[in-house]
Amino acid sequence: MKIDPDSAVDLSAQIAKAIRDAIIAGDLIVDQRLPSESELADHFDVSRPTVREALKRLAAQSLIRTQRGASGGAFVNRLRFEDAYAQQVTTSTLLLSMNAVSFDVACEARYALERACAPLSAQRRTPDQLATMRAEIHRQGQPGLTDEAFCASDVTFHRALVDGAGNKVLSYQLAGAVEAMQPLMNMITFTARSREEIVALHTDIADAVEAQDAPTVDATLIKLEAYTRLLAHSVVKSRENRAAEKEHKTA
Amino acid sequence: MKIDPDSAVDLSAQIAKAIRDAIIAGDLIVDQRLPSESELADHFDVSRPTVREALKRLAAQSLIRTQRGASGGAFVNRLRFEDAYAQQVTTSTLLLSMNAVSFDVACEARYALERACAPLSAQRRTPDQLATMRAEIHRQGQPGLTDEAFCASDVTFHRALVDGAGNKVLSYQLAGAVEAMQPLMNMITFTARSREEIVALHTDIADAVEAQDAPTVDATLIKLEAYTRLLAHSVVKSRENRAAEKEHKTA
DNA sequence: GCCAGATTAAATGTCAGACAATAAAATGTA
DNA sequence: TACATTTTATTGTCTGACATTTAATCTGGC
Repeated sequence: MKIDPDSAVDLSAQIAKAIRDAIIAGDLIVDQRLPSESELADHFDVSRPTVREALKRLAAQSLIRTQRGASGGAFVNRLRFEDAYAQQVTTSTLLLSMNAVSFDVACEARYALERACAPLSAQRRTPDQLATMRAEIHRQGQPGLTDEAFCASDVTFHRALVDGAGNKVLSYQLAGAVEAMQPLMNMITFTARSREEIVALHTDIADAVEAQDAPTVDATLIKLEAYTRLLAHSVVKSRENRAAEKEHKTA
Repeated sequence: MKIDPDSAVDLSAQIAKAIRDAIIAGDLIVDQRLPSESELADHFDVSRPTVREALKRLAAQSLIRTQRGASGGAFVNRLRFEDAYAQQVTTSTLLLSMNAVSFDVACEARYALERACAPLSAQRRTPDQLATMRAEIHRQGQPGLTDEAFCASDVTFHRALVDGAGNKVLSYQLAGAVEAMQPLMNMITFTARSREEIVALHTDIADAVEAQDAPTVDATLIKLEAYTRLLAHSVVKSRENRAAEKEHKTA
């Protein structure tokens, strides 16, 4: 592991990269202890604060964990699904909010991915996941629910559907797509009528999953996607109308 | 933005979280300049190195960028698809290598996701993407290609298929799944016969995509998944046999 | 010999102050 | 005005120190 002190790149970034590469290459294995900060500083011929900045970079990616005290130090972290999952949700959320991704594009991606695991869910769903779906449907039918709570319940429902596929890798990959949509969904105001419609579609999905009827799950997801996009468009349209009216008044 | 100096959590972690939350909440917008390190140190009542550690954490997640010199400082970064993409590949790769994810589970996830965007690809593929697919197929047919180069070409081929869907969000989400598989695929040794088979299937896929024949793309991907898993199993089996023989000899 | 408590040592966490490097802005000059 | 120079604000890095935490070790009494 070596770095170039003359490079324009930060030393701490170079050191972080060197260690990260060593982890990816398998030279450092899970739970192995890194040399102490002082030793690393000597090795790379930099000061301790510089080494610390590098270690913090790695800690931010959950690649290492640190422990204080004697026999403490930095250890290669076993990257857990939950950690990776949390990071992915954050990244996906920011990606959507910062890049002018249209609702349609995000929605298309989300439902395409969800439909990918629908057949597996129909095949493998557990009673537990079915119960979650039913519970969320019930919640969504409650009057007086805020739009935000409705969206949150929607996410939980879809998470259950995704987890039903019983494939951790799939769940992880889809987590970002489903959860990152929530802020966008929160922009929609749901009328009693539209909630009713969504609950009906959710019920159809839950029924089909319970009956292990994959084609119906798929078809209903297509309907749900179409309806969601319809709702979003009407929201955009009514906003434009309001803006136009305002324009008219001031003119 | 406040922190708790008595908390057991690192101050730098707390500061990073406070700033990260501000970005996610939209209190800090893209390209906005953060206060200087000294000002942040004053604000949080900590030293500059502590602030710097916090900023490095955020930099590791591509949430901020820094610039030296007068009117320099830390700026909220517009998270680009390429940055997010690179991070996701790293995370996914480590996740698979550290968590004893079976080849079958990873493979199932990958092909489920890929099939999710196959219909869109068949509909929207550009001449450019078709050309990439053809070029990679040609490369895969070349004798003397190392197994690693074959796998790399395989990844490029599938990336082209995914990108064909013309949905950046979808491409981003699938990047991890496809690329993270590469190290696992590299464990397979491809015989001339199996390469021939794969090239044939790839050709079928390219043909079907060109003909905008979504069902055939889907069917061929299913075949390819089955064949890939068959190959992986035979590799595992032959290894077990070798191990058993060795056992027998020493016994 | 064994256990409880005190001590020690090693490591990370934090601080203070300094200097170097950089790049933009302000200033001076032809 | 155009260009060179100086100033200044900011990040990058270093040194050295102290605080805090925790495991290992030592010590004394039973």
